[in-house]
Amino acid sequence: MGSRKATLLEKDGCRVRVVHLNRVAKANNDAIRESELDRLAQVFKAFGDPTRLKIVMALIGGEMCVCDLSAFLRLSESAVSHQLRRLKDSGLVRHRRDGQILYYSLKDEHVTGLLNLGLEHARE
Amino acid sequence: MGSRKATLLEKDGCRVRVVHLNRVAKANNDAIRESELDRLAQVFKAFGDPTRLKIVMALIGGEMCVCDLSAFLRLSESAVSHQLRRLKDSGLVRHRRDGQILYYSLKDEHVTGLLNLGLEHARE
DNA sequence: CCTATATTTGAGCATATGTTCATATAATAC
DNA sequence: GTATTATATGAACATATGCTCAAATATAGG
Repeated sequence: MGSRKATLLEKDGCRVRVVHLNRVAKANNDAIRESELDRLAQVFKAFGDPTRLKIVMALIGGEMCVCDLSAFLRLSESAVSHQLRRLKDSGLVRHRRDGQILYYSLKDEHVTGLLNLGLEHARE
Repeated sequence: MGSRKATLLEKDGCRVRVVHLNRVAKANNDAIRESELDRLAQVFKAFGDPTRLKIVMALIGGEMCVCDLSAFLRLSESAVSHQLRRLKDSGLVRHRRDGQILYYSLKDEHVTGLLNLGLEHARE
């Protein structure tokens, strides 16, 4: 089955060196849609920064406002606001308004699950 | 308990606006070590790129060599090699050598778990 | 209305990232 | 030894990222 030393012919006429045609075919077959993949990458990327990670982990303990997070992170409120927007765009966080204050909180329990699984991996 | 409208005095003398002193204190108390946090961020960041994500998802189906991945991704072998190094540094991937060929595979089952959980979140 | 507070927004800038290209290893075959 | 194959590595470059600063909203209170 292992078709070794093959050469794949691309649509554009370029030849591509391939050792296992069947594995490449399987990978192509199993691949998810590009749009879904980009969305997934965006979610992981949102976790992929220490500042945002701190924000998200702090929010596990309950909702917090921008200036609370700013004090916790010892970072400007502007910087926190920028990061919160990114987390919001990635669907990890939401907010509710109470007067002048915006309270940010985690959007769902997947977020906590992802963090815990990530920690498990990081800790070994 | 909700100590609103407080002002935190920093070590450097700067005053920091805080709305909920208790929430900031809790966040500080619950925070994990900086080194552990950076490690965690690195793991998530490794997943946070479409190319690397494609590589990792392809490897769920079994080990593959660099030029297989290159053919699958339609990307130069050099670019693939660079990304594989990043995945290896982040502890997500390992390789074994068979003659001239290096076979890359996922390092543990945490990787698959993280991907599935991430997909669940991305899909809703 | 005006002022203060809480947050957002956009420009600017230094650093990080992802790719390509050329070159360097490493293993195999001759 | 040389040649070939499979991969790694480093420089270069364009783009993305994260922060700061200044200015813009948005809400509340006088």
